[in-house]
Amino acid sequence: MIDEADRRILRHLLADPALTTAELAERAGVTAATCWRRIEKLTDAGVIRSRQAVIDWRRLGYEVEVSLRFTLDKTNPRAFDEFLAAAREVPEVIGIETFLGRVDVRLNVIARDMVHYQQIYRERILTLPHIADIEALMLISTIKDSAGVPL
Amino acid sequence: MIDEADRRILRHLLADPALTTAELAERAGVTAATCWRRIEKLTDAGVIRSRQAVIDWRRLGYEVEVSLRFTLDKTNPRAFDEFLAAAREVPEVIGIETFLGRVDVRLNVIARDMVHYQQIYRERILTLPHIADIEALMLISTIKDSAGVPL
DNA sequence: ATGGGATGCGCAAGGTGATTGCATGGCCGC
DNA sequence: GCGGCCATGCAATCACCTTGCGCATCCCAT
Repeated sequence: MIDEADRRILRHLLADPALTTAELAERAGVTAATCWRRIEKLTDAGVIRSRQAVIDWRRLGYEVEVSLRFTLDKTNPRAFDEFLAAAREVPEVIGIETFLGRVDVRLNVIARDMVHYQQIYRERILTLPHIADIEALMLISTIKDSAGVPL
Repeated sequence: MIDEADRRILRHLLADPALTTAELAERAGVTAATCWRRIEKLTDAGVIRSRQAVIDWRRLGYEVEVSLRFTLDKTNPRAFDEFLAAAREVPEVIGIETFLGRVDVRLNVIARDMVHYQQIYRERILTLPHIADIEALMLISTIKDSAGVPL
């Protein structure tokens, strides 16, 4: 059961993930031991799923990031699973999301430049199975503002 | 300059963010001191931007997540900035991305249920400034498979 | 060819942060 | 009113992070 202390911990954790447990505890108004125990419980309960490193792919030479939306061939009941399995095999696919609605799947794809992106698109994306429709949007920036999250 | 040891460190870090520096070092084939120094340099260089806690919003009672795509009124040169500033003020907006193409901005919005989502949509989303077009997709699942990243 | 400087490494030690044991207090049920 | 359970703070211990030192390698200048 999440209470007000948990919410404060989560809020500060999202706002500043680099805080030590002691710093987080001070901001959340509990001791470090309590803070640690509550984070442990939130993690065990699956509220906190993981701590993921956020990579700036541009600094690794991947200047292009594209969001691709797919509508799949609905007549084949295995289209979805086969598409996802194949998409997972593409190294440049760094994110996969599934939806309810007009669009079935979204892939986030990175590439070194537009030439590289064209190559990936032709050789790895268009060859994915069961594609009925596809639309690409080039990502300009990602603005994540966790400080105002509903906690 | 990123070398092969850096790539191994990043690969294992993305694959298993919970590893200690010593565990990561062992898998990357360097000592813990070297591993720690390289991570420090990758962080200072901005390659590693942060370590973000990944929250399962469903476990916090937010059962609904919707991806909203906006086309903005291009005739107003300040439309973009005013829209982004207003979107940031909405607590239920947990992600903001901007694009080049037919769609300008994408917001990720969470809500407790469909009733709550309708309320947020009517009272907070539709009132954002300079909306020319809007499309919603309900997120079913997020599949992040970093193990196959291009490193 | 040689020497010097720079860089990065491993080792080990010191420091910091995380984790745990213990005692205490509060709350709830009987 | 009492006992049990749960969560807490405190302090100690443990684990991990960080840093100093010496060494090796590479590159550049003479």
